[in-house]
Amino acid sequence: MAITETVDRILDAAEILFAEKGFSETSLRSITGKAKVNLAAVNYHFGSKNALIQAVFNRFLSPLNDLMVIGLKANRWGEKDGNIPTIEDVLGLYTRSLLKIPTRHHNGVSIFMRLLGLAYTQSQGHLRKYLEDEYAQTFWPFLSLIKQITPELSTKERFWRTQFVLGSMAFTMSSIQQLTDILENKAGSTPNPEEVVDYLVPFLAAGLNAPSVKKVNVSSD
Amino acid sequence: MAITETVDRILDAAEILFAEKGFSETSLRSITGKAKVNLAAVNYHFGSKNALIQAVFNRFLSPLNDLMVIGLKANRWGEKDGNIPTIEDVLGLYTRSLLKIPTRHHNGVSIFMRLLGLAYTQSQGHLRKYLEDEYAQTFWPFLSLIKQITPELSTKERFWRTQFVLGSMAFTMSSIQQLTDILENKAGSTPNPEEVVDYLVPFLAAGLNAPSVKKVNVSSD
DNA sequence: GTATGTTTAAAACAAACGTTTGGAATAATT
DNA sequence: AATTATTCCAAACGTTTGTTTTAAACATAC
Repeated sequence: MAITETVDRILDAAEILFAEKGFSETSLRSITGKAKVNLAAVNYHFGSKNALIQAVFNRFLSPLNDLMVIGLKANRWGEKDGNIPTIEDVLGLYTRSLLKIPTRHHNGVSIFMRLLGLAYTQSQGHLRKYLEDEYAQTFWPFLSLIKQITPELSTKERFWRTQFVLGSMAFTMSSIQQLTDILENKAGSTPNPEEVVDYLVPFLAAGLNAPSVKKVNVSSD
Repeated sequence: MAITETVDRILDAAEILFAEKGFSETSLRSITGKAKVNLAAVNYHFGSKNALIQAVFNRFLSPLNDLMVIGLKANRWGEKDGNIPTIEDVLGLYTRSLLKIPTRHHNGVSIFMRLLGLAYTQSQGHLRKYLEDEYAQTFWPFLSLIKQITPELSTKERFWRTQFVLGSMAFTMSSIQQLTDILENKAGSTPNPEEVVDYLVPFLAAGLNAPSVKKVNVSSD
């Protein structure tokens, strides 16, 4: 066996640097430098830089997947009839699962959320394919619940509203540090991800619960 | 004078490639190759790659700024008392201003939104500083209206809800192409940005109008 | 012990990057 | 037409990138 410490050191350094600078902007030399390991160690253990990026995600996604499964079973939703959760319940379950992911740093969750946001926008091809395979199964029960709760929405509108939710979450979390910096110039507090989530959930819930669009007509002149 | 066509060709190619791949992932050689101009032309006309990135943004932000000013004056909001717009009005004004930006391609708006999303997340330092200076003035009246409409919200909560709105918009538009690809596997239609905006506005309006958070308590066990 | 897998060190690799240069070509001005 | 200013182009510059290689040291297991 011999669980190598080098692998963890590389992953620890990589996830921080990736979150700070992005994937392309982070060199293997800066990672191995921060991790205090040899440059060749990355290619030895992971094979390539792209494989390292995926490994960083995998360390978050695996426990998240487990937490979602556990959370769904703990509550008696899903199969039972008449026991329909509210949207707040579903969003709360998901965000709380996110916050429960065990991490090495106290900023672990925001790092993961930022990485997710980066992955969505930078969209490196290989990462997108990997996430579609790996993340989709984690997301499937979430989408299923949303569908169960909003039966009056058309498939199309539900799809887009779900994307709006994901967009708000990923975007906010991915830039939470920069946004916090801006806010500190006005107020004096330093919000943590948990606090932001408390603001985020009712916002998204109201959006999901909004009445359906029939015919939009916003012509002004 | 002599308005050089080369400058426009470079900008046209650059905005497409930046939107597709990101800033760091797009090389000057691929830009000049697509634009069919010499490699040195970028540094000759713009000075540096970073300056080119800012020039790409400037071509969108200048007309957007004008459109927002015009739109605000056309409607009699803002200064007048008793003539308070709804949130839907404000969001509609903003999104319609976005859609009115004159572009060279039919996908112009989604390209711009994607660039905005990239700028937010990739956060290149120089870009952030540039956008804070240039974009802030465009945004200020928008924020002012939001404040006017939601007087019951605390400054902090209003700030975050505004960020959620921006996040949803930027994120959705920035990945609208990829999302459309996914949707086409289910439905058979090809949504355009205008249609997505029609779904987006009521969603965001409901979120902004959601009752304020007092004390969040979602403990389950 | 020998063998196997891990780590480090140092160096080199080809490829790609942004940027610079000097002269040719073109346009504008006198 | 002659002169000046601007634009363009091919080539090269110096870095940095991810990756590979070779060698030696280290650990663990059989």
